Amino acid sequence: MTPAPDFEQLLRGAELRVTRPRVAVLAAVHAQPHADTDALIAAVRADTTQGGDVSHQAVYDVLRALTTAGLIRRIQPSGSVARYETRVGDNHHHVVCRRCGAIGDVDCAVGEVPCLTASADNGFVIDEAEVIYWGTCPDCSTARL
Amino acid sequence: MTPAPDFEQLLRGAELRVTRPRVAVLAAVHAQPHADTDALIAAVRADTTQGGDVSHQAVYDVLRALTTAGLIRRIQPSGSVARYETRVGDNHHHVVCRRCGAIGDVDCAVGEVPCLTASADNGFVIDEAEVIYWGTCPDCSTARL
DNA sequence: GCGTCAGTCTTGAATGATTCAAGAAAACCC
DNA sequence: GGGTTTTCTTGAATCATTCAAGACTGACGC
Repeated sequence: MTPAPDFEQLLRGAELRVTRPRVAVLAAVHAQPHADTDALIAAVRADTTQGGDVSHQAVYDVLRALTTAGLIRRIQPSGSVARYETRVGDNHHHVVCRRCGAIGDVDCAVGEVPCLTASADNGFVIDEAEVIYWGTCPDCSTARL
Repeated sequence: MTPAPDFEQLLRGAELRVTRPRVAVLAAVHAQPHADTDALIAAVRADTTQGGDVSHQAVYDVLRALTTAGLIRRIQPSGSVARYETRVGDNHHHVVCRRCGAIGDVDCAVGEVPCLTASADNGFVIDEAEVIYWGTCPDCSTARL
């Protein structure tokens, strides 16, 4: 795991107020990539560096604020709840296990900005390409039924 | 739009029982690509070729059965409800408007099976690559605020 | 340090897509 | 046509996420 950055600086840099819930959520997302909201709420509440009671509503608010600010990225494969990660701006993608829902990071196979130019864009102005690889994770492959 | 195929044959070919709700749902998905479940329920109920009362539960069941059988494909961009389409097996992708949620089809830019080989697959056995292009549709681009 | 203001958090309830359950009905096979 | 299995109907439940109203607190200027 990359060393924990200065979350407070990150927040200030994004012109966001620095509050305990925000620092805690940011730290939780950084510590547990691909965690869902429930796990993040639990992590924030277990964070001893602060009071320990943060409403789930605040976590939702913070996650949305951070996502909008571009500090975290929201991913939501079909059939899964929303998950968040702090790796942003490096154009990586995800593999999702069809069986257990596990998520892994995958660096782009093609190059810097893969597939970002669609052959026929229907007039859409495309600003991002999101790739999800569907498959089976090692554990589920081994435990093949 | 491609001419309506023989839905009954399709069902039989997939080893699924042929029932009115199934034919109606399959026809509805074919007639309205990228429709959500609500729209499909409405379309099925408006289908005069049958009684007219199909429970939403049946539609959900049928959609799942058809998806499992590979006759239709389920797509669900983040923040959107589930949508379905009959184009399967041709490896095309989608553009989604960030503002209004409109979905368009995009043929693969790279070739037959684009990006399907991830650079580092973490041991995952990948069987499908799903690409979603995020951007702004022509209408929303024009009506830029 | 202190007051002010706007943005945030808390509490509590509501929304809405999707799923679960149990029994009735229909399709397929012979 | 009869029997069996799958599928459909009805009705209720679940659960992530959002909405709303008021209390709180961080940031900034004096």
